[in-house]
Amino acid sequence: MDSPQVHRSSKSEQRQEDILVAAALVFSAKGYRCSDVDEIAEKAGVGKGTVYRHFVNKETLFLATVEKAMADLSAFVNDSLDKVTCPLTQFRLAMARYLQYFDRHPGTVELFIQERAEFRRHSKPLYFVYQASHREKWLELYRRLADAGQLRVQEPEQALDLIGDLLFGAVFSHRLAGSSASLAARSESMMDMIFYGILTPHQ
Amino acid sequence: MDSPQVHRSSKSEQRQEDILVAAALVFSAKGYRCSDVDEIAEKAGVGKGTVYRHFVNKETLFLATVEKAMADLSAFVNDSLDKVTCPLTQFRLAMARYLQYFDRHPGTVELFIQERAEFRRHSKPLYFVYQASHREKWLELYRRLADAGQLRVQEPEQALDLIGDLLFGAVFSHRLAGSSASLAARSESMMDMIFYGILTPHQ
Amino acid sequence: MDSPQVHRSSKSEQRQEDILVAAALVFSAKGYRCSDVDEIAEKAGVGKGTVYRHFVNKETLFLATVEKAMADLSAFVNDSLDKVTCPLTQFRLAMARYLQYFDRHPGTVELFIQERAEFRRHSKPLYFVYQASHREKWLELYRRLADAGQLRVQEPEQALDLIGDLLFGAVFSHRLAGSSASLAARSESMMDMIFYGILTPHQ
Amino acid sequence: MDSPQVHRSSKSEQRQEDILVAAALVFSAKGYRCSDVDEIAEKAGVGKGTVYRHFVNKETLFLATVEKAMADLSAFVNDSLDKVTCPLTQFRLAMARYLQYFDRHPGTVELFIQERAEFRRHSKPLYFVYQASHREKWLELYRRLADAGQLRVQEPEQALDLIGDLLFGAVFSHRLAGSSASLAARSESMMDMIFYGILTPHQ
DNA sequence: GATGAATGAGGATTCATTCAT
DNA sequence: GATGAATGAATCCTCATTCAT
Repeated sequence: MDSPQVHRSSKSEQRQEDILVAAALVFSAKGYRCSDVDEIAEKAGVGKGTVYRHFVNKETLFLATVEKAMADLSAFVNDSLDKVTCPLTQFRLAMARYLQYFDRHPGTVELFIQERAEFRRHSKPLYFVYQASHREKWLELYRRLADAGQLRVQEPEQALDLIGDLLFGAVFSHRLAGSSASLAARSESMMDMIFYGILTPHQ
Repeated sequence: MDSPQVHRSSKSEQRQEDILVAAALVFSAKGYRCSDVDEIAEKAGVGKGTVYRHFVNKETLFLATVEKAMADLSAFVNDSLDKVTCPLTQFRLAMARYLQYFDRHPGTVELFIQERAEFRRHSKPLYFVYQASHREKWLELYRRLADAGQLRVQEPEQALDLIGDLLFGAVFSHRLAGSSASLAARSESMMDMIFYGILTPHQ
Repeated sequence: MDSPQVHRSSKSEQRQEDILVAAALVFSAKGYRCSDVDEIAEKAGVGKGTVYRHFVNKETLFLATVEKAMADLSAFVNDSLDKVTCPLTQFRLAMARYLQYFDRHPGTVELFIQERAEFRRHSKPLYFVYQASHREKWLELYRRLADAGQLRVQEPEQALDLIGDLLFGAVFSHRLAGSSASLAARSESMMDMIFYGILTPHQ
Repeated sequence: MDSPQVHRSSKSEQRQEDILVAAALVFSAKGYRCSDVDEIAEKAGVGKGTVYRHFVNKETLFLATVEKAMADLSAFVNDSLDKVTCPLTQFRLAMARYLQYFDRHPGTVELFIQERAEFRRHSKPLYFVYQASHREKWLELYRRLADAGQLRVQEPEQALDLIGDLLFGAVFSHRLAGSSASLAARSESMMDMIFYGILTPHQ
């Protein structure tokens, strides 16, 4: 039924994909510096020269790897939101999916760390570039909550930043501290605390 | 009266201190890999050989630099707590000081990032080692809050983790995203949200 | 009447010619090492594989390019001589044409330099191979001059070598020193000096 | 008698000298491209890093090698001239010494060829830079000859260029054609021809 | 003890050549 | 025959570490 031209990527695209997958594996396992292009090539099942045909540099290859990870995360979180309309449900869903993504792809944290560590001068890390690109959409949702009287805090921006920081912190701490537990398991409890606070409200 | 050994650092100790200060500057400015031992030696005003007399290798020097930063942060946060007894005030103070520390020493974030990026295999990063070492003390405080009926959430551990993640996320996001604003300025608002939630409580 | 095989170059011969022309351009512009076979193929309007169908490797291609240049020079100089019979006029003509050739094809100097630089071990450079192949013919002319009492010097061989060295030196110096003036313009003056000397004769 | 400080170069200068000598050997034997820095280092009896301590690049090392050769040649030719005053004798001496130099250091020709072949874009080759730097001095000598009525040709510049081209051509042809005979042996005959011409003067 | 010249292992990158299509 | 994607050998250079002075 499916015509090959439409649904199958060309051989070249497939090669590129293979290389990116191998690169993500190696880079997240060994870090940027300690990863040899040779090893990535071998893991991708291609010659070293082929890697350089598709990506001008080790650096470019790495950045493409991070970009892909970021796009994957972004899609994983955002594609889930279309089916629900209630803003609060969207928040819950997005947070849960975000945590889930890192449970499934723990190496992604390493990629972000490596990007920051090795390419510090290259403008803002892609993680934050993507975050900024979605900011307005999320702010709009917060404003709808505020209009409905559901937001206790005055400034939607502050709530947004808080949740952003919390998620970032949770995911990175989790991975960097070497915890092997599931992040998503903490999802409900985190949401409860962030929504209603950790202290008993003033009577 | 005072014996010199106790109160005056020896020339050697001073040298070591100078090297660590220079190392912190260079490592946080350029990252571990791009920092030359030559440059650190020069900045410390000593010969390269002297650096190697005090630290067996570049790795050890780096780790000592991070260790010192971590000890500084730890002292800056904890030394402030002795004067107050109210647990809640202690929390507030600790969080404020934590954020303040990174406002004053923003390069510290880079050191932690670099440590994780380059020495991933070396057990847990020092940041988390220190965090773990203080965990019991903080948990005790949370339990006192719970006993006093001030804690809304059932599990002190979850509240502790939440705050840990939030602070970590705030500080790292702040630096990594390249924001130049003051972190401490967000302190009050963050505490209000984390204590009482971002949503209006169920009536 | 004319059979196509004789007067029309086959498609393949045309291809080969195109490649040699492109090669001469690229090799003289960039030098042997810095010339990519890719670029020559592109300039010739063929695929890289086609270049390798016609020339077993880059080295062979380069040598064929030099050979062609040498044959061109040789023809340009020698074809002019048939119309005159006076040996002295032949000399004058040959020298003028030699200089003219390099005015028109300055890149040829580069090819000779490159050949020597890169293929030093490959027997004698083609320039000198060609020179040697014409030597006997020129010597014969000198002997006729000597027989006619027109040669001041005793040894025709020495005169021949002198002129050879002079022409070689003039052409190469001219190009290598980056002079943009015309070589042929110096032709008359050079001949006067070499024929009758630069000093006033003894009484 | 001689104090070591004055007559002995420092260890570092000696090292640099050693490297340059080894480089001249290897570069003229194998050409720039085919020479490995490793091999030069080994031949100089130092580690590879030491070569890079003294010369930032392979390129810089090569150019320094050529520069040294050029300075040697220049000194060899010019230092001989102080003892004589007669311009004609100076010419004879200079030409003889020039040819002699290349008899003794035939590899020097290779260095010049290599420089031109590999660094074509780098302004004028050093050979011609040196030549230009001496031009005025030589012209002055020619003018003295002209004033004394010893110069047949009107333009001293043309005579100078002729001799320059001839010497260059003789030396390079000699080496490039692979001749093993002595250049200096041709010295007298060359001078006779260039001074008084190859043809019998008009009655 | 202090110095910095010397060392050499390690790795990214290029490009001539091959060969499946 | 023609093509150009794939290959991998070859090599310059960096920089942590050593050790003679």
